Amino acid sequence: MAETGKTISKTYDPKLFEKKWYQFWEDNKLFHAEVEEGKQPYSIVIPPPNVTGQLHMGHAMDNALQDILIRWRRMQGYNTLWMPGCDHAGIATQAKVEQTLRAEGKSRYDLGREKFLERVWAWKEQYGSRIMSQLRSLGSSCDWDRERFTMDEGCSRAVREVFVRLYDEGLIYQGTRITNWCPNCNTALSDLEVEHETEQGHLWHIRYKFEDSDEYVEIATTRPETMFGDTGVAVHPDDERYKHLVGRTLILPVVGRRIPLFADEYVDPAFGTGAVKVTPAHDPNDFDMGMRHDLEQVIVIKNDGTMGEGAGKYAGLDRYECRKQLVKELEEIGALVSVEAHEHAVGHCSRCNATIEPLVSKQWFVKMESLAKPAIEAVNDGRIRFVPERFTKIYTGWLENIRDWCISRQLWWGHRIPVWYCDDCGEATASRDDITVCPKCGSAHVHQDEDVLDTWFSSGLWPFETMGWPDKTPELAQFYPTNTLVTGYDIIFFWVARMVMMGLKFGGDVPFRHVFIHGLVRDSQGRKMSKSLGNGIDPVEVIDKYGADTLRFMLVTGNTPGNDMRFYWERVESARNFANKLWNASRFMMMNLAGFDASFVPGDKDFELSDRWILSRYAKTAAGVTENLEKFELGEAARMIYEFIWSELCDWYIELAKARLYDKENERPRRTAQYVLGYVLEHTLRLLHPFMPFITEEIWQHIPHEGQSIMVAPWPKDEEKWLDEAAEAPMTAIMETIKAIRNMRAEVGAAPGKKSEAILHFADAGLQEVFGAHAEYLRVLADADPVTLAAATAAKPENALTAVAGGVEIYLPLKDLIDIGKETARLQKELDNLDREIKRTAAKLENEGFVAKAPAAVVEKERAKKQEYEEKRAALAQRLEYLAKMA
RNA sequence: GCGCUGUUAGCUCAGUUGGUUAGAGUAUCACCUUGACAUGGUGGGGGUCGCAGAUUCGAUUUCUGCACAGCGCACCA
Repeated sequence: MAETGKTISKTYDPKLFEKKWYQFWEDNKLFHAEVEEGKQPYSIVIPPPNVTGQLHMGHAMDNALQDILIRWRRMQGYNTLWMPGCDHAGIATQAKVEQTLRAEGKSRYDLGREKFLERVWAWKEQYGSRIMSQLRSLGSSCDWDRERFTMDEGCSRAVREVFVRLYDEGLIYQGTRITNWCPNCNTALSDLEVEHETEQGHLWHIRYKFEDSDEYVEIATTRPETMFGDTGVAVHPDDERYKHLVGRTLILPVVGRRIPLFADEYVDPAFGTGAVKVTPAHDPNDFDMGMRHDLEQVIVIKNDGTMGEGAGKYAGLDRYECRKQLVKELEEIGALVSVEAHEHAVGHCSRCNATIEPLVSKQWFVKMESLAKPAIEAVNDGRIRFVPERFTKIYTGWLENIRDWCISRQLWWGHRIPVWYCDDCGEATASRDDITVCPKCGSAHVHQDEDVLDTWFSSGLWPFETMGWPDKTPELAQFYPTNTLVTGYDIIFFWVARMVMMGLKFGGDVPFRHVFIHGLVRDSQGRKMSKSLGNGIDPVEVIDKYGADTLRFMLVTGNTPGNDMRFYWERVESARNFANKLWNASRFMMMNLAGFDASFVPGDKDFELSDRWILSRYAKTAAGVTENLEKFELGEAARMIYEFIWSELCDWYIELAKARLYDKENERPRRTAQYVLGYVLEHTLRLLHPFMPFITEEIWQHIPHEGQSIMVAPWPKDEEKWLDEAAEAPMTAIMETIKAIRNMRAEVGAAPGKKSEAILHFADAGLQEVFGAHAEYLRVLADADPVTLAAATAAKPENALTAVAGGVEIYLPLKDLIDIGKETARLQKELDNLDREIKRTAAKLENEGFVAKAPAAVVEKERAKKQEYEEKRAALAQRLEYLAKMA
């Protein structure tokens, strides 16, 4: 046992101990998990933050939640593993490094691939550890010995293994298709990386003349510049306006190309003019129609967003400049019919916000259908559960309509696609190991695919690649599937769904049992925190100013799972105040440990009412906290501890224990109070530890305890032995009486601390006896002295303030302070309230339907309520009568 | 267009199978520096639970519709 009775600083100052305890935990390997056969595992893999990132509020919340779960399960005795690591974040990291190059006036092409990658690795070494150390300052109990990186050797091996297996199965294929292209990042993107925003645009109506007459067809388009690539005009086959014209040939204005007018079901006759220009090379729908009708693909926009050769004199112009000039020309030649305002969705690059261009290019894709099916089933049959459940639908909805995943990126930073091409025979080979000789023709002229994989390809393997897969490791055997995945709703598709698919396909099982989804941390106005808005709050700043415990507590309380939260400094302060309250309550105990004897255990007779009450309240709290943690209601669990510590332990028990603790004469009562306070505080600290690891450790080490660290102290269970309704009921009556007396005294302005008599009348003799034994409680907490007790049948005191609470009639003979007018008004108001309630309960009880159909217990409750109100009312009415006589 | 979420005190939010006079934090008002804590204590004021229906003995809670706010998905040129 550590030294006891040592005091701590007067106010809570987390700077004095947070670093110290983290170091202590880490030095003692308390975060580390070894595989232990037969021990129940509990594991979480961290959502790997980007290497170049730094901790933001979202990370802080995400990791606080994970740490709470991990610490709680660890205390429960599970073999817990929290796997940490970070993500290479291909496009994001590359963009960052290119930005530093630009500052030097260079581009990645100036350096060349190899040199550029050296730069990125150097960057990774420099910044990669920053966020990990920030996670430490938050208190995250990750197993740092196992830290991983998505591009480390093991992960890279897993990536190649998965790629080759999918390739061999035909689930990865290469195709020339229309894909989302970011002209700014210069790479293809998956559908998920495109964000659609509705924009105010225009609908240009243009007439295309027939080759052999002066008739024309009017088309409508939002992107006139693509007309250089038009190879047809489509109408709906049933459209009476155009039916007779199908099959004829049109002349593309400006360009002069002959293009067919054809019919296709895709066309919506109700939109625009019912005739649509078809540009197979630059629109996904037109691409499909082009395939159906065997149209030529004419590429007119280049990868960098400028117009290509096909645009004639506009070649070389940016596509928007071209649009401007082209529209003018169309107008001049009389081809432009009209322009109307039109709102439409435009795709933007999620990284750089540039407008996405659908371009035809050769990319690698993963066939998703067969992978998605088992992933849907795993959720439908309950092998994976989303918390809150509503996210299930979002997940399955996406998977049910999934399209093939474009996994190749025209970047350099990432896992290079493990496919080699033979320069001589053209053979493409996917391989786990680098290839130097073509396996088909033996040629040594081979080269690897230039592209890298989408970052999420490797993140999708995270739960098993970090545990040694493809080898059959003991870690995989013990910790896979993991138990809980904690993440924000914003990456359900990007990450969660892909992990499930990959986990089922390669890990042999679901990657996790529960997906615990949380919301975003927003600013005080409800806006997303962002760099560009400059409204982000740096969690490191909050930790510096208020401590990690405060930040954690604030982040997990005051909202419900899956919902967004607003950040307010007031809420941070509120959490800090709670820490300070706990700090001082603990300090109080440390100051009152004189003569503490760890071997002293009170007998039943030693416990007084307040002891039995607080122990019973504690037992309920312990059970409630555990129950809420099991339901992932972490905020509710934290709130219960807060309530218990502040409103019960501090407000009532500590105040009532003071008499015994200060009394040096009577050792046994003092030791009993020490025992109870010690027991309750020490156990409550354990309940709070997952939420506020630092302050609980600091206090715990200063009070009587057993063991090395609170983080491995057993989680409280089987505390029902303390439940004591026979103590709670009278204690509650006493508390209500005290509140009523305080209330009356405050209203008449009685001087605090100045004792005054209280006369109490009881209908229940048992209750009267308990009050008699604990008159001291009323003296200490309500300044009631002397306390006079009598049966309800006794004559009522005259000239006194009156209230009825908890089955007790209360009279305060504060002669000098009573203002008859005010007192009458006060009582009248209370009486009116009661009348209203009596009327309500009476109406209920007179309702035959209620009496007949409501559960007996509810009816009984209602009767008791009515009776209570009536008794209360009678006492007040009597009192009012008396006051009326006085006036 | 489809879907999801929210609408409860001035502000931010709880309210767990329908049933105490709907709660907390914060703000606000009054009083109090008493030997854990003024980052505190005590007491007070403040809400027709978005609107309209339905089910029910009974609805903040279940259902339907509507309004407003936010978000997600979506190939309508």
